[in-house]
Amino acid sequence: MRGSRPDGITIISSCEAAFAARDYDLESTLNSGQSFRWNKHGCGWAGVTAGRWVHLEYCADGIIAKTAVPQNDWSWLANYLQTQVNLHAIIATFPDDQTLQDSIRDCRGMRLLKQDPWECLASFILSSTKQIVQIRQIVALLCSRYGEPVRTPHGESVAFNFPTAERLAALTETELRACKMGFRAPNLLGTAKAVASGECNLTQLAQLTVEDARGELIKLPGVGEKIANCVLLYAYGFPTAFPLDVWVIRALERFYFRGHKIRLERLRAFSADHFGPYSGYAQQYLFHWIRTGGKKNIPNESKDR
DNA sequence: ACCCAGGCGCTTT
DNA sequence: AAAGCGCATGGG
Repeated sequence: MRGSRPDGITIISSCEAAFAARDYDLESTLNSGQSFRWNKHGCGWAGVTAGRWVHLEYCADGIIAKTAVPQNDWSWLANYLQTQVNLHAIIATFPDDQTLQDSIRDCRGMRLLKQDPWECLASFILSSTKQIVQIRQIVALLCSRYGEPVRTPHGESVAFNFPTAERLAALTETELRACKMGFRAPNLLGTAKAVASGECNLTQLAQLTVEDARGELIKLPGVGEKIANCVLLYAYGFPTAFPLDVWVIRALERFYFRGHKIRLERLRAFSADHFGPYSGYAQQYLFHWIRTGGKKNIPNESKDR
């Protein structure tokens, strides 16, 4: 093992590095609906990000990463995993309410990733009225058909990059529909064309305020408030972007409004006001809690809503 | 056989 | 302004 550096990355070998990260839960981070490209692999997870096949495994107080191709610089992965982010400091800004504390306890160590804007945008266009397992299937099919193959270690199955906007923009709606995405096909195609043509500049959005960036994203076909907020949170890292999907709405109504049906506009105002400067992070814990551990607190749908 | 899924966009009231 | 409804497809 060679020297450890201030960025917390320790080079182990040409294709292997360790990232210091206390309290990092790979399971809930990689497999809870923010990214759709990771698969369980041995004791860890395998996936493709930043054009590279990677295997990740948590051990002791860090993450061991292995690639198929030698790496000189691992910053692409530190950025994706956000290993340098102080999770404890973020959680310390949360309001001291029982629901949030319970949800944090349920999946301690869950992080928000910093994803590629195009992959994130395209994936969430495909997410509407789909279960997470199905989104994963569609994305996998799309990548295997139209993504570039990436190098994998000997003996591993082939892996693919997420197809570029240019590649998808050149397809027909019929070809996209063949990837099982149904009525989402024209939306993905239209957005791919807007991005490929430069009509929408995803790189530039990072320089805007969260409100302005949201306004730009919503212009794209198939992108409303919810999907825009997913992209703002998961790809651009705007910490107050707060995706209000059916599950989070359910959680907010259940735990903060005694099960009453609440208008979307009021839920937006509440979440912006209540959860603080990292409300998007809080949202992720609530989402996970209501869908998994929180289930036992919701024996059945209340009948008064 | 049903019901619903990390919504959006258009139509009706 | 707010509520209703169709949109493809597949898993439980």
